[in-house]
Amino acid sequence: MDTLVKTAEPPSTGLAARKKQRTRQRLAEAAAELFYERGYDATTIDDIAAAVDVSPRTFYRYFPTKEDLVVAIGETSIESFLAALGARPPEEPLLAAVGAAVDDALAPGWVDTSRVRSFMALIRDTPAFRARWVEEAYDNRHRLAAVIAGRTDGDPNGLRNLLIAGAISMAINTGVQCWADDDAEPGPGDFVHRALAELALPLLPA
Amino acid sequence: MDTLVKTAEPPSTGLAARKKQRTRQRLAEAAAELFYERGYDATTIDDIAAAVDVSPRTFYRYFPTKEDLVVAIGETSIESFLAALGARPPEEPLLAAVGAAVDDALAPGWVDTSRVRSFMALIRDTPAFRARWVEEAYDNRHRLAAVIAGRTDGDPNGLRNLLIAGAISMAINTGVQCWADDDAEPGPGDFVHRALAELALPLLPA
DNA sequence: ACCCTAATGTCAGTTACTGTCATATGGCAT
DNA sequence: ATGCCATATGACAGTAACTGACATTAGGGT
Repeated sequence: MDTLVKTAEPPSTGLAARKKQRTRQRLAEAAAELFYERGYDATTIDDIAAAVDVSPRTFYRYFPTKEDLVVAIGETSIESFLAALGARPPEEPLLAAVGAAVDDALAPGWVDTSRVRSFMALIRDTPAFRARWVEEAYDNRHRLAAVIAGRTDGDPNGLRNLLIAGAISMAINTGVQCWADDDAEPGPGDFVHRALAELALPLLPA
Repeated sequence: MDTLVKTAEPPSTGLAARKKQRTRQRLAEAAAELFYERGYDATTIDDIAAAVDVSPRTFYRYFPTKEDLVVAIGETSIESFLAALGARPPEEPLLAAVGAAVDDALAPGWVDTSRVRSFMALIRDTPAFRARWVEEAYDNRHRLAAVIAGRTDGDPNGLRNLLIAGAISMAINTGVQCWADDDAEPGPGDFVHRALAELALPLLPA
């Protein structure tokens, strides 16, 4: 009975832990719905909290700021892409693997295409979200660099892989953005592939 | 006497116009001082307005949000760099020209080195500023791409130049950030040159 | 000197966010 | 089952970022 000894960490598999995860997800989803309907500014924290039936104060125990909701809303897309890239055969050239991973992540069962479109439009029209999202992409370079390093046995923290990850991230982002602004295209695949193709040639032949 | 005809635009050279420019600059400088002293959160809009002796409401007639001050404070650095790059001889290879432009922009009379260090520290420690600044760099790719296109007679709006500009922007940013975090180094030159050198080889040999 | 446009000050109101304390709820040992 | 404890939640008050509306002032041309 070492009840006085530190409890270490509460097992994240408990009933309470799952309930917390669920509340967090419900908040993010309710927020997304309201943002898509009325827009960012017209949606108050009170609205979001009321939709999930928690107190506004509780909202801030899950998200540091209103802006940070954009991370929670968009994070499944990023997770899907990284998972898809990790699942590509290692012998595939990096460029082809990235392109295929984008397509895989948009296959049925992963991420809903129309939802991604709404999300990109929301980012485009919401300055606060745009800044936060670009920063998130900037930070996520490290995760992408780690996956890239895993394919080539390279250094996950090397400057080179970080720059490659940054270039890929920019290419994908630019491609998806172009697609979201174009009502005709069914999926972002074409745009992304075109942007990625530009990376095949050396960027800076000194 | 066509006083009824639209006044077109008030000449931006008038006395009032200069006074406005000056007020804007004084607000940005006062804000920078206060941020460096007390930090972002501990500085209120009222403080900044009081330091320049204008009403808080007037502040918002110059800057849409408190966060946007980071753009005004950092913009001289960007202008200096772009001007320096534009002044490099056209026959110089792009990579060398960018490296030299960074050094030029930090030469006496342009940008104060110790001030840049304070600025980078401020960005590092202020989430709201960090996001806004990364977005600003993201948007500024277009201006850099235009300068690059000017050196090579390329398309200023071409995807390729945009990606090159993005890669350069990232390399510089990464280099300067590393320098600001390192108390020993006198200037960011070394770090930036090292980061830029990584771009000489093809990033994605498909 | 006069007018007209635009910048500024004042003020009230909304909303994002935070500290604090009381309450409730799940996890765990008895 | 019962009681204890840590932790999540609710309630409330307070600060500060913004915004709209209106009165006042100050430039700049006639």
